[in-house]
Amino acid sequence: MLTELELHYSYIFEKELLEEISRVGTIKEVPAGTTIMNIGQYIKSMPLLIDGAIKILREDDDGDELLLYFLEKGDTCAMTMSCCTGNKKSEIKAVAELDTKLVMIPIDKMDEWIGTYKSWRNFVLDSYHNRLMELLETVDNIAFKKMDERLLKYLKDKVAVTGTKLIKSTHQEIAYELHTSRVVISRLLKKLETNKVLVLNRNSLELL
DNA sequence: TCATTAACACGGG
DNA sequence: CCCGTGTTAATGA
Repeated sequence: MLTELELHYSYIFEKELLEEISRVGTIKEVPAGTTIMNIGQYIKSMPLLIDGAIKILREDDDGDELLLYFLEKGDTCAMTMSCCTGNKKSEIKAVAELDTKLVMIPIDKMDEWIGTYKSWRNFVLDSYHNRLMELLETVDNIAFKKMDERLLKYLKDKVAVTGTKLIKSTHQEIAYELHTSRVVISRLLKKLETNKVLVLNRNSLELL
């Protein structure tokens, strides 16, 4: 496990911390599409992403979803950090976007390390900052941008996260994540296709 | 003006 | 047939 950790975290953490993580952490592998965390669940350990990607969603009372942001390798979940210290329930839903590999760290350790490792403390603070920035960006998108821009950003993010220009989603799935209707997505996608931005297929589409 | 909802036709698997 | 897709008409914000 140590070598996998070093691959993505050696620039951030000192050797002793990496070794300690590999001692107390456990590897968890989840296939794409798995719901890792649901709203209302209690959080018992903190994930560090080794490989893959996770999407973070907010859900309303009716079960309607809204994509907040993606987590990639080297990231961690800021919501977990704010929740687990107080043994609170999760406010968000996390779904594996790709096949994902995580290191799970017991929550009492993450508290302890804030005192003992400066690099850990910085990592935690940086993570908070990064998540907050991403959240602000999505708020901007929702508040100020039109659906066509939101859709384009969504597609570009998806391409960046998955590392392939082929997006395997139906119009309905995209509509759910952007919290709109399929009619709108179909229409906007069609417009993007005529503008030569992408190519439409059944069950998938490809950015150009 | 633009999103939503419902409804319908088309076509591929 | 079922599902994803494209399109339209009605309604509302």
